[in-house]
Amino acid sequence: MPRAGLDPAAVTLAAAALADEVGLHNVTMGALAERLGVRAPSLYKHIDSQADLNRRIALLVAEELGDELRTALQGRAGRDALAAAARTMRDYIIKHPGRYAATVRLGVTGPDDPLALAGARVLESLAAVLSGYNIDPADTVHALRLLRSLFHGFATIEAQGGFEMDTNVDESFNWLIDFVDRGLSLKSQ
Amino acid sequence: MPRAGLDPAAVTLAAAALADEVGLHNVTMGALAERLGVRAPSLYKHIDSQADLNRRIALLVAEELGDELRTALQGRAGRDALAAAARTMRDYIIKHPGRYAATVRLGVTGPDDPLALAGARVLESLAAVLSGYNIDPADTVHALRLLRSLFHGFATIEAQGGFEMDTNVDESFNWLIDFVDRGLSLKSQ
DNA sequence: ATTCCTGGCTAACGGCATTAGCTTTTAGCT
DNA sequence: AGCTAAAAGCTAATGCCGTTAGCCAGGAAT
Repeated sequence: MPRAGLDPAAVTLAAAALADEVGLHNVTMGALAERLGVRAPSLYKHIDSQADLNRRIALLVAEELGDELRTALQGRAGRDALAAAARTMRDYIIKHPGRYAATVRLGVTGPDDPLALAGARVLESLAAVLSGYNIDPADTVHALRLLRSLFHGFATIEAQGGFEMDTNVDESFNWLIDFVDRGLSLKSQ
Repeated sequence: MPRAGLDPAAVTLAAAALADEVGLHNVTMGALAERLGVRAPSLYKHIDSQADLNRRIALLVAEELGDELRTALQGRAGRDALAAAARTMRDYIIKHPGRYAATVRLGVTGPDDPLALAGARVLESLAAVLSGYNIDPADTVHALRLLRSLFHGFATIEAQGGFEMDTNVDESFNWLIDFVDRGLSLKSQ
């Protein structure tokens, strides 16, 4: 029998894809192994544990999100950049709810943790959005937390089907971008 | 031997307390039973399954949060009400991270679902905050979603220890309330 | 060709949620 | 007070899951 030719990256990618399909909590070692044409214990040749796998998925998400943000923000500034960043994050979370869920509830070990570094690069992109707004440097960290909380909150509630009412969610999203843009523009005067 | 005298409410309350102490994912049937002085299978005389238990915890949270919001919003309007609502939600989630986690990832079955009803009462409180702002009725649902996304996002990120930087989180929180207050005031003109 | 690491396998363990079926307590009725 | 029956506890057992131990083959390097 030929070998499966797996490595940690392939396992992580398959797990992320499976999570998007069936939900992160249904990504069992058995199901993942079956999808990879392998038995469950074999996975431990590539990953340490399920917690390690979650961590790797979270790292993948941070890298993917960072890449998409950097791409989307090229040549944009101000309201345009804000809208692009918001849309990019929202689309990503809606498209990849399973892998995004892996980013919740994990502790960062140290400042040189690759996960912390990848997360920092995402934050840098959000900071770049803010740089188009002329904000008091003392307030930048607050504005950053605003964007992060809002994007994360909105997308997770939407991904879990939390917006019950029939009013169009897209419309709310655009209204929200407007609201933040206006507020940040005010602050800069 | 005397009986333990349990009922669904007592089991739910104990589970919620345990979740706050050890995290929701560590609320195992065995651990919960031990805390109640009972064996694990006995719990099934009061609840249907672990999923049912999660649902009951979520319902408890919606009721508790709704009560606290209504209390906190008595006699307040405008910016004062906004700040009170934000603080109430944040304090609750920080104080009860385990039970709050139970509100994530659950499907509402129908419009007469008690969970949906309790959730609607929470939303009513947030709507009451907005009523002090003179907002265009067509925009109310958007503003509601803004508050919900922001409060939920901020509190969950904070509860999971996500704000790494050393800048004071309280300060960011107050800045954020200011930001929303200003924005909503603008809209009302 | 031999050696040896790598990546697969089977078998097994402990923990978990859950079900089946038994026993005992206790509330309600006469 | 005593009887009955439902409610609430128990033990035993099942099946899934994560994980570990230990074995075996395949392919690369000498």
